[in-house]
Amino acid sequence: MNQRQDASQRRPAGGVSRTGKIGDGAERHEAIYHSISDAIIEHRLKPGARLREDALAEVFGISRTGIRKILQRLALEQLVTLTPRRGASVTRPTADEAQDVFDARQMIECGLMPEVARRITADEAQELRDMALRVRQALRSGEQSAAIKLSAAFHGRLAQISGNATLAEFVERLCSRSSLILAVYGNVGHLGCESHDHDDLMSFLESGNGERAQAFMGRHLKAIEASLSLHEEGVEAPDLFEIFSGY
Amino acid sequence: MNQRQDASQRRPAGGVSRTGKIGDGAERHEAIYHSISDAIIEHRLKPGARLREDALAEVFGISRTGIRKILQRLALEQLVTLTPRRGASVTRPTADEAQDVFDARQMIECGLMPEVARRITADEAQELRDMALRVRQALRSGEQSAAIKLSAAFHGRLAQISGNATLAEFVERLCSRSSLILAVYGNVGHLGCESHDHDDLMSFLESGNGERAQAFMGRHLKAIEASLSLHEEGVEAPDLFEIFSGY
DNA sequence: GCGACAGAAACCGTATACAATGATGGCATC
DNA sequence: GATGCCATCATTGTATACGGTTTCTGTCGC
Repeated sequence: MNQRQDASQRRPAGGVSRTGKIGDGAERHEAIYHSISDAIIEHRLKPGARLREDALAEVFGISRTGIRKILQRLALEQLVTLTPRRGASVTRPTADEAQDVFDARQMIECGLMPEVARRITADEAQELRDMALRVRQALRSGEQSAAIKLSAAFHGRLAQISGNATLAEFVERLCSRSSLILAVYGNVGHLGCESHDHDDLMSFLESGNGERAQAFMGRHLKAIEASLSLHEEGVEAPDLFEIFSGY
Repeated sequence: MNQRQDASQRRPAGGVSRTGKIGDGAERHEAIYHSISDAIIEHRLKPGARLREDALAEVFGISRTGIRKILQRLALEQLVTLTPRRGASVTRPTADEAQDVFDARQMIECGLMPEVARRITADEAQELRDMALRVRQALRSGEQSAAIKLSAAFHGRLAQISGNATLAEFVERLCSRSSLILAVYGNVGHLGCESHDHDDLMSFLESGNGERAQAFMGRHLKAIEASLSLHEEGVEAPDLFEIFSGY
C-alpha cells in the first residue's frame, strides 16, 4: 500500500525553500517535473501508483500549489491520470490506447524519415550513433529502466532533426506513453528496441536513403509492437496477493 | 492577520454552495475553458491579446486559482503563451510554426483518410455532411468566425472516425492552432476551406475511396496553406468585459 | 526637448487556510 | 454472524493573503 516514508529522512531534495534565490523557481519546477516524468518513464513509478499531492510537496520541498501545476502538465501529456476528488495516479494505458499509440508512431515516425534523411548532418548522425551506443550499453548491462529512457530519447531526437517542432513534440509524447505501455504490456527480457536496430537505421539515414529508413522504421516499430502482450487483462479478478506481494 | 471572523461569515451569501449542485464546479471550469478557447478560435480574442488573470477572474466570477489552471491548459495546447512574470497572451504563431502545423496536418489528416473511408458509417457521413452544410451557411452569411470554428470541428470529427483517439486529439489541436494561424496570416474573404471542398471529400469517403479522399485532402490543405500570406495584423487591447458579456 | 531615474501601481508566483467530499472503520441491528 | 448506517479521517478543491518583479508615469537633470 502506501509506502510509508521514513519521515525522519524527509529532507528537501536539494537546498530549498528560503535559500535566497527565488529566481530559480521556474527551473526548480522544471527539474521537479523531469524528476517525476523520468521516474514514470523509467518505471520507478509504475502504472496505477497513486501520487498524493501532500507527499510530493513534502518530498520536493515546495507547496501543493506547485505540485498541482506539475501534475496537471503530466496529465495533459497523459502520463498521469487525474480523477476528480481522488487525486493523481500514474496512467495505466488500455490495450486500445496502446494500439493507438503505436499506430500513431507508425504514421508519424515513418513519415518523418525521408525528411530526416534529407536534413541530417554528420554531427547529428554522430550524436545519434552515440545515443544508440548508450542504449546498447544499458541493454547489455541489464539496466532496463535506463535503456527504455535512452531509447525514447533516441526516437525523440531523431524526430527533432526533421525540423518540424510540432511533430517532434508529438513523437516525444508518444515515446513517453510507449514507456508506460511497455511497463504494462511488455515482457521482461524482450525490450522493444533490439540491439542494433538503431544502428542499422542510422546507416540508411547517413546514406541519405529516406525510403529504406522509412521502411526500416516501420519494421522496427512493428517489432516492438509484436513483442507486447496486448491481450486485455482480466479486470474482474486480479490476483491482489501477487500484485502487491512486493509491498 | 487571519481574520477568521470573515471566514465564518463567508458561508452562504453568494449561494454558490447553496444552489444545490456543488458538483458543477468542474463543469463550470470546463465551460469557462470552452468560452475562452472558443473566443480565441473565433478570433474574438486576437493573437497577442493579453489575458490578465485578475480580469478573467472577475469576468467569470471565480478566483485566480481556477483561471490559472485553465490558462495553463490552454498554454499546453499552444493557444496561449505564458511568459514568466508577464502573464498570458493569445499565441501569435510564427511563420515557421504555421508551416510546421500545416505540414503536420498534411501528414496526419491525409494519412488518416484511408482508415476513415474504411470505417465511416452512413450516420456518421450524414453528420459530417450536416457539419459541412453549416460551414457553407456560415460562409455565405459572412460569419467568418463561426465558419472557422465549424470548419475546425469538421476536420476534428473526421479524424475521430478513424478510431484512433490519440491521432484525433492531435488533429484537433492542429486545427485549433490553424485558426490562430488564419487570424494572423489569413486574408479576409479568402477563408481556408472552400465552399464545397468538404462535400467533395465526403463523396470520396462515402464511396469508400480512401486513396482519392487522401489525395483530395492533400490538395484541400495545400489550398488553405497557399491562401496564407505573411502580413501581420495590429493588435488592439481587448475588452474582456465586452467579449464575455454574453456569459 | 529628450533621456534617465525614482516612486508607485499593477500583476504574477507561491504558500497557506478553509471548505467539501470520498473513504474507512466501528457500531448497532437484524 | 453479516449487513447497513454513521462518525471520523484523509485528501483534494478553492480562495485569499503576501511578497517580489515588472512596468508605467512623472519629474528632474542635461
